[in-house]
Amino acid sequence: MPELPEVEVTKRGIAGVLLNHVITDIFKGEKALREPMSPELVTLKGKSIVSVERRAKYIIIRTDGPALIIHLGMTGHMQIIQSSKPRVLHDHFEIMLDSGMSVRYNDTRRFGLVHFVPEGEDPFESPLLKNLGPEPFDPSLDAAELLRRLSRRSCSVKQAIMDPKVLVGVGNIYASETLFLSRILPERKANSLSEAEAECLLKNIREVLSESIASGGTTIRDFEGADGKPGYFVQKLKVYGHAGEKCPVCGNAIHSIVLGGRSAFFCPVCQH
DNA sequence: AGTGGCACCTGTGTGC
DNA sequence: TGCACACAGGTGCCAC
Repeated sequence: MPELPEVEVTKRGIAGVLLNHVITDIFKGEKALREPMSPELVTLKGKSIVSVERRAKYIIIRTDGPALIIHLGMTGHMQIIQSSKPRVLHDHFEIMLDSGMSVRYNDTRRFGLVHFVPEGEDPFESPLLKNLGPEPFDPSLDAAELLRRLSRRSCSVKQAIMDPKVLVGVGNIYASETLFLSRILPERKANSLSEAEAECLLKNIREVLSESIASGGTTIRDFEGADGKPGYFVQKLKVYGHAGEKCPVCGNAIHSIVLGGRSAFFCPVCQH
């Protein structure tokens, strides 16, 4: 689930529950995520939450003491739930609040991350966040700047737009989708794009991501439900996961190839 | 510095 | 039914 829109929707959902509340307890599972969880996480107990932010696909939670950087990996999700409800398989981390509610982190594959940032350190200066490229909605990222960043790359344009050093937030699904909308073949060399193509691509990245955030927003009401699966934007996907089916524009078959170990979906007729 | 390959981990679907 | 295998939304590390 977690591409940028899902992370943004998650951030907005948990922010309402967390902000200005006191952490009464922390649960930390035994198994390591992408890195082992710090024993210092327990020092969050008694602290108040002062902000919940997003950078790339990371969620940053600041308290009046330490901070947290959370990443959902491939299968992570957060659930807003009454603290008294029993935990289930793959619940790895939980913030219990003075309201009787909890934010629980569940991650089947454990590619996610719960990173402790000691009091006094700026989470945005963490190596996890420090060297990230621009946000897709950053006004300073214009077509010329995107083109400049792509022109330094000889890899495929799909791999390039998925590289957080070029820009953040474009995952495997939206890479295929935005390239389809921009009529650019995913295997094109990143440094072969024209300025017009870069402009079109940036416009489509912004449109698709904001549409997904808007449609994902409704799923927040299901957060207390058992699974919390969104599945809304899945219905809007034009090429991703549709190999062999008809292109919604020209009717020819959608193809799939592997680039950098990840599947890419495209229409060989519409895209050049 | 950029690149491709692989590793991390669990679950699900497919084909034999 | 059982089994082997491919594949899945992300990222980091390694050798080149």
